[in-house]
Amino acid sequence: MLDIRLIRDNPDQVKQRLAGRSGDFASLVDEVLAIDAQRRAAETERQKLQSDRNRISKEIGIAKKNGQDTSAIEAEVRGIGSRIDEIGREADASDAKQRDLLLSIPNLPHEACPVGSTAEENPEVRVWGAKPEFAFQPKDHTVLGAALGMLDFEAGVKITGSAFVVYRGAGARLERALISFLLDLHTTQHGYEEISPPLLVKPECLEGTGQLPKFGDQVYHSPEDNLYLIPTAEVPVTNLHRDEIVPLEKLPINYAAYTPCFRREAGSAGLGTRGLIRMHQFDKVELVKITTPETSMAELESLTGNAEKVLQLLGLHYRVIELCTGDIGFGSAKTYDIEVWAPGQGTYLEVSSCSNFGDYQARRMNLRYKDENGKNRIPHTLNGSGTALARLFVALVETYQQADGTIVIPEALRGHFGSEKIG
RNA sequence: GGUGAGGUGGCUGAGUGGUCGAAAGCACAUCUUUGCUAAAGAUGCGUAGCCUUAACAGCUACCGAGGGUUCGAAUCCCUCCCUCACCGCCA
Repeated sequence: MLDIRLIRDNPDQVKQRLAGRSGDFASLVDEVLAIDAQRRAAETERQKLQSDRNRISKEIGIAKKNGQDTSAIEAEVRGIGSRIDEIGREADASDAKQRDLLLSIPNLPHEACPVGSTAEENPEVRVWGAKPEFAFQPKDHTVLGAALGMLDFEAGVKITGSAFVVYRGAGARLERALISFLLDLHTTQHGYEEISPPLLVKPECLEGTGQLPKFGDQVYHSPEDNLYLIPTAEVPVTNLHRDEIVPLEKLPINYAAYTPCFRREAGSAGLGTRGLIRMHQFDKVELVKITTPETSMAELESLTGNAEKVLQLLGLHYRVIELCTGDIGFGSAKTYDIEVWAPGQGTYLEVSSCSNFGDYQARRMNLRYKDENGKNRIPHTLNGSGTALARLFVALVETYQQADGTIVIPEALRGHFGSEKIG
């Protein structure tokens, strides 16, 4: 959520920064400004009336103590009371409306965010490794998965539906090995605290990180309980500190969490993706940071580096791109995507999206920290996948497949997997 | 799920209709004094909003959340949430 004061004081600058995004937000800014003026007028009026009532009510108390008749003055205050109710309803309605509007305005792209309108304009930042060469035609992971008894898509459909999968045998084992490999790496080498959060969260959490109210149709919801299945560990983990004032000494906070992620993918069903590329449920290890504003950009670089390390250790070719203003996520100020090469697909797959949200999420979730002067300030939040599992699985088996149909397990993973090859 | 008890400021804990945003203690900050590995005293010490300002100040709201009664609610009533204890159920 943007700071209403920023919008109030620099509306043109805000509009200009938002103009880099796809979609028109200038009119929303104007709406917010109009409602803000209404809200403040009503609020001022209400507070003046409340002040009057408080004063006169005290006088009544004193007069009654002295045995005086107060019926006339009580009638007067009754009148004030009904006006307070009236103007109060107005003020509350404006306040709610203003909040709704603010929640639906995306974050300002950072000055450092490259300007562009579509994904085609995302600059490539760096490339690691090279596309592996094969002396044979590399197979798709669905073919490998079926042949080695690792992936059972039919079973997923049978028990749940399309875009659900059953991992079995070496597949289930590989998935588990990857999860513990990733967690061990980030907790022992990169200084993150491991978190295992609930997978069901309250709506406030989704509002805090930005999925609600705008993207409610992408999240599974249990109406009886008013709980949502998390679309990413970012939601429960960042909200760990919702409504808190964190002491400065605790920053930066670094969390790593493995969770399954659940996404309805409404509107994108059957979007030409085969196999594991886009599922309603997938595993992911997520990295979350809470930092001071001064250090957040440097922390974004280190967070991205931590995610890249995964691919380097596994020997998987990847590239890092930076999202331009037109392609950046709703709450993000600056984002790097890491894309791993999947030989069987002949394409790069996004396995990580590392973003600095600035104070956008923290303001939504009323997260603050005390600075060195004891002042409450709003910290910056960051997160990135470290990494998504299903696509990492794809890249891994497709990269390390052999001519005989077996899969070699990369050195770094053997301890976790417990053997050198599959098949 | 049932019964009982309870949810007050960073913590402990008073406060059952009126100058209560809230006693007291602890913790913390600054200052003073005496001195020596500390004691005593003074002052300050929540969050947000509004209105203003060079700054201070002022006003309003917040005593788990939301409603209600009242001229006036931390205090009375209703609903919900949470914590603790016991019971029930259960991986």
